[in-house]
Amino acid sequence: MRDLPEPADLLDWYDTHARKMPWRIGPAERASGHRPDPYRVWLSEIMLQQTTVAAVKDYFLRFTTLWPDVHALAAARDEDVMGAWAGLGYYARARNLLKCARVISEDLKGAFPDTLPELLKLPGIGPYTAAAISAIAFDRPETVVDGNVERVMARLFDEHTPLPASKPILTEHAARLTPTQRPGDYAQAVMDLGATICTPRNPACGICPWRIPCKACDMGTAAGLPKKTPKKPKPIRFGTVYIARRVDGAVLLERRPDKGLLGGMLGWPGSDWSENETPPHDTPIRAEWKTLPAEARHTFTHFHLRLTVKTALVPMDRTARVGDFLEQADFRPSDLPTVMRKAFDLMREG
DNA sequence: AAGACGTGGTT
DNA sequence: TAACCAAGTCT
Repeated sequence: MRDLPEPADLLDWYDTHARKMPWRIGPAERASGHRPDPYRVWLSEIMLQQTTVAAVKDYFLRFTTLWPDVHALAAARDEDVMGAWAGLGYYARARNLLKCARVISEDLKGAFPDTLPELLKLPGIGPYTAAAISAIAFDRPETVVDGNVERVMARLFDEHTPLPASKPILTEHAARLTPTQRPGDYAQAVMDLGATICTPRNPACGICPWRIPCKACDMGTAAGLPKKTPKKPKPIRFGTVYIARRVDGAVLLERRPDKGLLGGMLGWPGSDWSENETPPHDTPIRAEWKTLPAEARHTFTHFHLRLTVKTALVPMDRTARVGDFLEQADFRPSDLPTVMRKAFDLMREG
């Protein structure tokens, strides 16, 4: 009969191997009963959704410098927050981040809820993030289940049912293991284990603190778990964007509608994007358009995009049919979502 | 409830 | 290089 994994063994490992991150507090501080700032926990967890730690770090530092607390963020201008988020992806997160900040600042007087039901009411906070905030910021014994935890549980218990069907089973395993002692540290420890040792490929079972009780390690099946139902192939879509530069250096941009792809972000005016061919469309302003020799290629979650980029230099007095001119001094390419920045970079090169 | 929703790094 | 993957949420 195999022993169940011991949370204490994982916590011991965490005490010596925890990675330093800007949103974490040090072990000494933790030992003296301090908790991390809920605002920073919340912000980091939203940024970390489907996003790597490495990609988040600089954004987190920028956000906390610009907006040190939830009131500052709530008071920010939408376009400043969307611009600061540009490049991180999943832009609904940024829109919900602002909505959530304003609810907490105005309705809750700046106090983050500490319970699951209250947290789940807030925009952008789902089951994972609610548990993470409750556990990490308030040290409550909630169970976090992210991709790391799913993988660790699938291996610990050698679960071969493919995701997402197996999610309830894996969640149940995870809940059974969650300790009442140091639940916040434990939550981060399981995720750190998944990120550094129990990795998707080439798991380092030899140095794993849970090697002994791990059923998949025992069976030699760890590398192939968790199983996942195969994904659908991505279709290719085609479209055209128009980069108009006025003689004074201003550029023609539009603010995309809040719903849908790249919602709330700046972008070059252009056609819709569809499979097989670029849909019929009008140019955003009358000009002598030149087509760049290369197309901008970009891959989204569910399709590949090939963008034809057309450019023109337009005189001062010409009126745009779509979008607004942004003065050169107010235009930062870093405010653009990556696909739009790619189109811009293509123009600079060509 | 299955699909929409970004991006960059790794293999 | 194409596919896979990352601390998910919303509709």
